[in-house]
Amino acid sequence: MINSKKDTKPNLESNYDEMRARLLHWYDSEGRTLPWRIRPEDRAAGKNADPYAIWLSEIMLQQTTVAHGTPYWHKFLNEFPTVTDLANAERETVLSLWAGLGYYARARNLHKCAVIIRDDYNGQFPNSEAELLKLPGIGAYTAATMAAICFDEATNIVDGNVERVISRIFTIEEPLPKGRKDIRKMAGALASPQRTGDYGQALMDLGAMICTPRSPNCSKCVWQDYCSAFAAKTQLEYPKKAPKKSLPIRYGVVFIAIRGEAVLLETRPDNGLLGGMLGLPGTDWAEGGFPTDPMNHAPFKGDWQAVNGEVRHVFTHFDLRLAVYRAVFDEKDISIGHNGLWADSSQRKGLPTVFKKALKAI
DNA sequence: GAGCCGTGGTA
DNA sequence: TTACCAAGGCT
Repeated sequence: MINSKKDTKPNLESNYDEMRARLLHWYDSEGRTLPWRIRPEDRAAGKNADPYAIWLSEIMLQQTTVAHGTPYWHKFLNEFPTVTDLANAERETVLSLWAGLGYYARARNLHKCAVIIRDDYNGQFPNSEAELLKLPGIGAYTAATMAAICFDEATNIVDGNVERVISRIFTIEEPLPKGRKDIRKMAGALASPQRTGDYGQALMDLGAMICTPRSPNCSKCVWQDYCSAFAAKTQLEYPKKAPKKSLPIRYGVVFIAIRGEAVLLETRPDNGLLGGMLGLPGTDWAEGGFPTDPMNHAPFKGDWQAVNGEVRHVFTHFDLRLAVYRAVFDEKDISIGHNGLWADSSQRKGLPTVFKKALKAI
C-alpha cells in the first residue's frame, strides 16, 4: 500500500534526479569516513575498492554496529591479508577470532566462502551480483552492495537504514516485514544508475546519521523537501512494524571445572545456537525453571559448589538465566571426552560472550 | 515465510 | 529495568 493518501503526496518521480544529486553532493562533503571505504576523490584518482576488504566489512556489519564491528575488521585484515590467507586458516582459528561478534553462522560461512573463492574462483571474488549471491553468507543486501561498490553494477541496495529512509519518504503504510516488497520497489526506482556504490553508501549514511530511528535530524536532511512523513510530521511512525513477541525465559546450568590455570571447555555441535564455538559443559537451556537434577549433567563427579547468583544473557529469541557450579580438580587423568579441552586463558578468548560472563561470575 | 541466530549501546 | 535497535542470511 503505497501513497494511500494520494492527494496529499508530492509528485516525487519528477524529482528523482534532483534527489540523487542532492544525496550524492551531501555524501561527498559530509558522508562518513570508514576504513574500508574508498572516498570519491580517491576513486576519481583511480583507486578501487578491494572486494575482500569490502566483503569482510559487509559480513561483519550485518546486524552489527559499526563501532562494534570495526575492531574485528582490522583484526581480520591484519591476521588474514587476503581471502586465500583466510581460506588457508583453520576454521577454529577463524571462529575464535570472531568470538564476541555474535551470529556465529556468519563466521562459519565466512570461512566456507573463503575456501570456495580460493578453490573455485582462483582467489578472486566474482564481479557480478548474480554470482556473488551464490556464495554462502552473501544474501541480497551483501551481493547488491559488493557489486555496486567493487564493480560499479547498478544494483538496488536495501538495508535497514534504507528501509527506514524510504519508508519515511514514501510513507509506506504496510508494516515490516511484509512492507519490504513496497520499500524495495520504491528504493529501486529511486536508485542512481550512476555512482551506484556511492549512492548506496550515501543512503545508508543518511539513515545512520540523519534519518535515525528515534530522533531524526530532519532540518539537516537533503531530502526534507521530498519527504512525505516530514510533511505530515509522522517521521517517528515509520517504518511501521508488526508487533514483537516478548522473549521467553530459558534456564540452564554450566559447570566450571578448574585444573590449575585451565578450565574445561567443549566444542559445541556445528549447527544451531553458538554452533561450532567453544562452550562450557552443562545442561540444555529450556523454559520452565532451572533443572532439578543439575549434578546428573556434570562432566564428571566432583565437589561441585554452586556459585552465588545467576548469569543473565539476552539472545535474539530468548532470555537466558544460567546457574553456575564450580569445582577444582587435581587429577591429571580425568576423562574429558573427544570434545573436551583444558583451555588456558588465551584459548578462553575464543568463547562466546555468554560463557565469558559465566567465567567472570566465579 | 516465519523462526532462528548474538551482542552491546541507548533512552 | 525494559524495550528497542544495529550494513541480514539461512532454513
